[in-house]
Amino acid sequence: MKRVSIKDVAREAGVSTATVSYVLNRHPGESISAETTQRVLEAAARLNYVPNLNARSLSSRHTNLIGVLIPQTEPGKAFVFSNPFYGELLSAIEYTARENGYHLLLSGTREDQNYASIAQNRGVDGIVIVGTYPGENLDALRTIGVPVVLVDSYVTDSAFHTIGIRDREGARMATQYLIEKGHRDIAFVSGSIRENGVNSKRYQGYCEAMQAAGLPVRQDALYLGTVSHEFGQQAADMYVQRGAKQTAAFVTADILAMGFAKGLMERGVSIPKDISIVGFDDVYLAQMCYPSLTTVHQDIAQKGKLAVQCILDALENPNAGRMEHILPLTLTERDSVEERSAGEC
Amino acid sequence: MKRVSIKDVAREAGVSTATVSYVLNRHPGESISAETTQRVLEAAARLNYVPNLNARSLSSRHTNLIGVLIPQTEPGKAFVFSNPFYGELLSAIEYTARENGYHLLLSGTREDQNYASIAQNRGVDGIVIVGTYPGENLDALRTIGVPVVLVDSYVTDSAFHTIGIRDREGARMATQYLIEKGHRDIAFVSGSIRENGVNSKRYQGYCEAMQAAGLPVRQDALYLGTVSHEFGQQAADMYVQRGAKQTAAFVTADILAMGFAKGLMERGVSIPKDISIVGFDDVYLAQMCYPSLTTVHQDIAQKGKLAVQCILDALENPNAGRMEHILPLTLTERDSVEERSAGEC
DNA sequence: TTGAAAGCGCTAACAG
DNA sequence: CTGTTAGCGCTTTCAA
Repeated sequence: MKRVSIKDVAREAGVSTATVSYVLNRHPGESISAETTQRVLEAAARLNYVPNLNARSLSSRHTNLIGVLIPQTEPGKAFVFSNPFYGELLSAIEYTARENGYHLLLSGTREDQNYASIAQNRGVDGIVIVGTYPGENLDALRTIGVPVVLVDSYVTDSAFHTIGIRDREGARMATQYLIEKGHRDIAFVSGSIRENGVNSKRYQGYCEAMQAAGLPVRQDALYLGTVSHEFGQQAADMYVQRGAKQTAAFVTADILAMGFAKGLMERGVSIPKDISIVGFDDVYLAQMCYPSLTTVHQDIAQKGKLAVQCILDALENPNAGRMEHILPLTLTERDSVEERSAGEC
Repeated sequence: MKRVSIKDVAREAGVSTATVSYVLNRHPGESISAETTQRVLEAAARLNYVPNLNARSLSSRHTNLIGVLIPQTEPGKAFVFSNPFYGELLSAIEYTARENGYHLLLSGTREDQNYASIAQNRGVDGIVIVGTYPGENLDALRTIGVPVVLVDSYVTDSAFHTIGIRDREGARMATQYLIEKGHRDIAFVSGSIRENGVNSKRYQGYCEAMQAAGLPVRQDALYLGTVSHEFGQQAADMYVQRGAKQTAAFVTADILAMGFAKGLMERGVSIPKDISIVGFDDVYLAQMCYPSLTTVHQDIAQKGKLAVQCILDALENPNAGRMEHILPLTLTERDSVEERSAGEC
């Protein structure tokens, strides 16, 4: 049960602990005789030696640990992953990290915790933060001296790398598409709009497309709540209650779009016959639901992969400066949109 | 940029490092004068001190880290979380851990890696492993001296705690339900059946229910592949190709059931009119898809919560012996099943 | 090519 | 009530 340490290996092999450390790490340009190497390796194997990375990090100042902070979207809500977007992203992050010899330290975050301290506590080598807003307390992060990459955040700070998409253009693309399909009265369904948040950008894009087409942005076409399936259903309820007449909706998240669609269908509104829907994200669910969702596609896995690679690059090349990745967006057509000829209503 | 250590705090407060450590940890039954406590706390705050948990763990022999190992279901496939079951489970685990002052070390696992070494590397205080099979190399885990809890595994080893459900009975319940609804010819759609795996138990349950009703288990009613949405669609394709005549299907995972349903609907088979479907898990998707899924409900969040609590208990009470939690299963009726009167076919 | 020794930051006896 | 001190397991000068 007693952990075998480098000391035990050293004794077993009849060498010093330093030597063991040398052969185990084999820095370039170091030289240990083949024979000693052999002896040490055998001893380690015989003793079933497993290095203690915590101890290593204490002297080597790196942990091979990447901290992943995911916001607890709704305060008090345990379930961060009700939006599959996070699951998909995390998968990619984990996979890429592991392939490169890193492990993940995963933590949700409550508003009252500051991101920096958990990172410092554990001495992570890099940090991935998903979806923070400007104004959240990120200052401390700047000073802890490890690369930080912000995914889907409009915080602009020369200290942080970013991975993102053009939310505004994606939204414009989606809305435009609906307009091209002959829709004039288009709802905007979204999580709450917070300044410089992803949703506010998407709202801008929606407005731009409407205005460009000479269409009014009506207050009563806005359905704002939380990014959740539940709110999607509530929005559907409101739509029906109000006797709303929008023939299409741009919904800023697939999960929300699915809730909206479900709620509508349950109330006898048919999709896309009565109302067309375009979502955003293209989570894998979008093709699994019924009707499958026409949506703004982004490469979620790539996002996660890049986030990790960004950190690895920064680690390798500490003064390369800030990196900024913008991933492309496309529109994936499925079954939730129907063309509306001019006369119809 | 230089990290401030306990030493700096000690100097600033004019006390020894031990004292600082004492006030910071405040063990029960220790006593430090209010004044010193005050001084130390102020010094720490002034210096912006953040403890280094790695260093702490080196001397205290615990890390406040729980290792979570999730199988990479399909070899080479990056995307562990295509099954939302894992996302939901992980959410609960993360939340419970964090509420108790633990962080999560997350790692997927490839077949060739042994679970024990990563745990030892990082010195985690406990390990949660999701869905391993007997025969996978778990021996090393037995000897590393930290509590291990197996979630959804039929490995029986007195060294490991377990959290699970009665898969066989759940499957029996589902199949029986279909039989009660008047179905005689019932398909079994599932991931591959591996000895003592979850799916094999569910298969047993299916067989039992069929036999108890005097119904034959036909080879051609078995659709076996992987637990994925894709395979669900393939199974649907096979169903249609074969001109199969089953009027119902028990599908061993919701994600699979959704793929199956989608594939069928695309091929003009209507659900539940032409074929009824019962799933398993009750992931949140099950109520979001269309038609919503009648399924065997299990409390996934509770599973994750218990897994963590199990570890905490074991840590607190090291020789309390092996714990085994079996969570209840119920059948949740939604829209994917239709009664079939005797004469119909 | 190898070893001795000084830490990394913190905890935990043991003294005082 | 507080300080001294000896590690925890490992890396890394510096010498030999």
